[in-house]
Amino acid sequence: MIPIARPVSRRGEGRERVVQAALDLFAVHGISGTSLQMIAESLGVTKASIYFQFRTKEEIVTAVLAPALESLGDLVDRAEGLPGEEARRDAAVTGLVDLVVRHRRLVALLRGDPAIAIMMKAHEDHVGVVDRLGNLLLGTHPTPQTQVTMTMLGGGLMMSGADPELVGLPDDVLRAELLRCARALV
Amino acid sequence: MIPIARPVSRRGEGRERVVQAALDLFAVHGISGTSLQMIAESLGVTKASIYFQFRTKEEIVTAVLAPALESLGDLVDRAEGLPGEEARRDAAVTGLVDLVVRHRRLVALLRGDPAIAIMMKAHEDHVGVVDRLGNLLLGTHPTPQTQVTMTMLGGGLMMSGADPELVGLPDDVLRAELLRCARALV
DNA sequence: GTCTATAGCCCGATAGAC
DNA sequence: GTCTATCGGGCTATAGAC
Repeated sequence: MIPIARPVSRRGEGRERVVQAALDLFAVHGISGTSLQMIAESLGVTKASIYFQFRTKEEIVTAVLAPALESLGDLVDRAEGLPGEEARRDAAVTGLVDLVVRHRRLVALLRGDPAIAIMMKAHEDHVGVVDRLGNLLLGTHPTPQTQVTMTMLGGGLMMSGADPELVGLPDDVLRAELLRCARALV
Repeated sequence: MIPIARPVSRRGEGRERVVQAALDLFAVHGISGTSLQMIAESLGVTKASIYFQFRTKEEIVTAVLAPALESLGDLVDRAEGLPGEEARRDAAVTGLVDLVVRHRRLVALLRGDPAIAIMMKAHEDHVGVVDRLGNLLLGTHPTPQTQVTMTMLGGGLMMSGADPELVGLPDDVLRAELLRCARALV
């Protein structure tokens, strides 16, 4: 958000290394299950070094999730601009499938950890995006049928990013199969 | 495992109170996010009292999950006894839907916490049940299509137990809608 | 069966030298 | 930018009085 005064060394490449290491560990142990100690050790440095790049652990989590949340925001913006409720819903569904495939491990992260839900509520703009996505998928007057269907869809997509059985599947195969399932549901 | 010499007071009713309190807290904060302190406080006692009933936290977790895992074992036993691959798969699917509805909050627990996966691997018998369930659903020669479909199904069912939007739905409505979704998928 | 008290560990985060 | 060292606190788990 705020453009930080350029540090002496090149760009935020130190931050990027931390984010990558954190993502690897989050994917295995979850967010709460990953300590700064573990991140530091996997980089061969100490905890204190990481605190030079990030001021809190939460700042690392938001940095890890940022790309997926940004893509989600773009997707919602795009879908909302379409004319007709069905077209908007279809754009939301196919966009979600695409997002899950592109950010597989990140979505797997959103799956479980209660820490995520707490963190999301702290950033109201993200809550707004999720609500708008809900409107696209469910319409403004949700029925039990649409609610259950969309929970099945969302949950299934999330788990598909997480499932170790599916990591070997190429992106295009996974995308095609997920689309088939999604279309069968809606 | 080892049958403990019967305590002076009636049966394991102290254990049951702990299990109920733990389930309530696990559902909100996750397993790793719930400390013995929190469980003790919600019961109005101290941590040490709980250690009179359970020797470790993991023992509490297994006690909480036991009913659902037992139901799952029964379901797999029953389905495997049927003649014909399709009949077995159908029994597995409908049985799963039923199990999710009956043990909603428990299933929500299985959803997220990586601690669960680690714990499950420690008990090989549970792993065996999951593998047998996989065979029922996927057949012995899984294809990408069946793999993705079953991940969508399993993930969707889990999230349906977890989703706060759906807790207000009566059991029979939820069961009917989940069955409709499941049949649409397979 | 419940209590107080505490051991021993790891956590996130900070201070300050280099 | 990385280090050592440490603080304050929460955690699981145990010891022992009542």
